[in-house]
Amino acid sequence: MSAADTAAATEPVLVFPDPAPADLVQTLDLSGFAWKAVGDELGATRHEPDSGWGGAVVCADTDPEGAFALCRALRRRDAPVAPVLLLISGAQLGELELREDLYDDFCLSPFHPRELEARLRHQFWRSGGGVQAELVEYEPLVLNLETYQALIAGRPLDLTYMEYELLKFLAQHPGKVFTRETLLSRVWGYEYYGGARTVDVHVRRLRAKLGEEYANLIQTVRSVGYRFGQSRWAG
Amino acid sequence: MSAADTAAATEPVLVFPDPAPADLVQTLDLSGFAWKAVGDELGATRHEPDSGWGGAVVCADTDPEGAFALCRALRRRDAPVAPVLLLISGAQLGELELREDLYDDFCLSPFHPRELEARLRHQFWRSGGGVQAELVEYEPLVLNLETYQALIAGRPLDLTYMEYELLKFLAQHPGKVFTRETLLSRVWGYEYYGGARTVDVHVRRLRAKLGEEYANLIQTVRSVGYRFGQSRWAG
DNA sequence: ACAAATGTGAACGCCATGTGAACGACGGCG
DNA sequence: CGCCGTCGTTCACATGGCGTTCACATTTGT
Repeated sequence: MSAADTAAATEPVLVFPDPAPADLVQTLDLSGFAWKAVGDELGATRHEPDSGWGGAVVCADTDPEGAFALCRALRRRDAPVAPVLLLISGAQLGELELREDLYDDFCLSPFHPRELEARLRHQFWRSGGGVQAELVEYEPLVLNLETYQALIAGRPLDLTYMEYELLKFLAQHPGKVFTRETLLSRVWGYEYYGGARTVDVHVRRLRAKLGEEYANLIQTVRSVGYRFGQSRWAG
Repeated sequence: MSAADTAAATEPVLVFPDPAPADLVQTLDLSGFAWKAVGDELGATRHEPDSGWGGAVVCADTDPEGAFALCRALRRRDAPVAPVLLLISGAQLGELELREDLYDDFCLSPFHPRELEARLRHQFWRSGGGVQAELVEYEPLVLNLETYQALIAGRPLDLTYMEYELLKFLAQHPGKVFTRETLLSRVWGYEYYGGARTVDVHVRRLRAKLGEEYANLIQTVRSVGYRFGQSRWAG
């Protein structure tokens, strides 16, 4: 665990895992980024600078599950970590599917040092210049990912944590059908072990809070799972 | 200049230069993206679809100056082209500096096809969720495998699970004849033990839902089984 | 014309889902 | 320290959709 002395305008970058891979360390140091390695979510909060993390570089080729779990945790914080850059091997490209929300950019490993540097620079440029209110919008539904608030047809929804996460995931992939097992692994977490009926109950409560008029935003596809919204082509 | 035949939910993607590199063409086609190659800004406006470009993939390793000029032009338009993906060689990484505003993401060339596909998917997801869906198409019939929805001549079909699975399997092998036993093992499952007449009933209900006009999409081959669509050697 | 194969209508019965309620973990508060 | 409210999870029960089956009608091939 160490930090580059080169003065950087940004806050230190979170690096996973701990200890960080040698080539990653070298590139970060040469590029003048301050960084700190952490091993898990606990370390991420424990070693967080007072002014928050400046970003994150998560290396997923040694411990994929831990890496994705950390990404999920970083995004769920009160102050989400700004740019999350994923470092994966070519064989893991398939794992990115349905995890679009977990990262801002990725880089294949082994990487060209200057490529990683260019990606970091670009991501920091984007997050510094463009202040984009992170919203998920689908017709009458609006989710504000920063404030954890939800609006249905302008009316505020009072959602619990899990309800919000489930609705967020579904609304981010409108029209697509998910099995209960998929929802459990993507929303609850990879290592979740529990009954699939839990999903049903959360769907029921979401429908109730959406109100009679919008309850059908979440449709059940019998013997498959659930789907949010209409398909893009249905008319 | 050409376009992928796979129907995509998104608008066609602008590709530079014209003609487009062979490996890029192959990846775009395999990934199911519709695209059009243009040689300059003039071509970009001239060949623009009515609903605008769905994005852009700009290859900069042959004509860097023309590529960056096009990027700048695309961003200056009244309706800026949504995700701009830059394709550059490793030696050109330095050129990216001070051009952060010209692109949304980049990919090193020569590229891993699946990396380019993943980047395109991620960028399209960020810009509004328009991703190309897995489709099974046969003339008037379209099956969306992600949403579990079916269209016949533009009209939505309300199918049950087994009906959908059976139709999907048949439509995936148009023209081929399957015995009831084969269908039972491939659609219902290997260990299935039940009457073969079950297939008949499902075929009947499918025909009914397809409507009088399209009922003959599923043809019965006497004393053999069923076939979807026209036979390959029939006139 | 006869038998085999397939279409047709209806009924049965299981299982996936909806529904209500309770349990237990966790955190705040007096 | 103990009470209480919240929230995620789980269980038991109800129900209705849907897959399956059967009996009978119709068609097809020889």
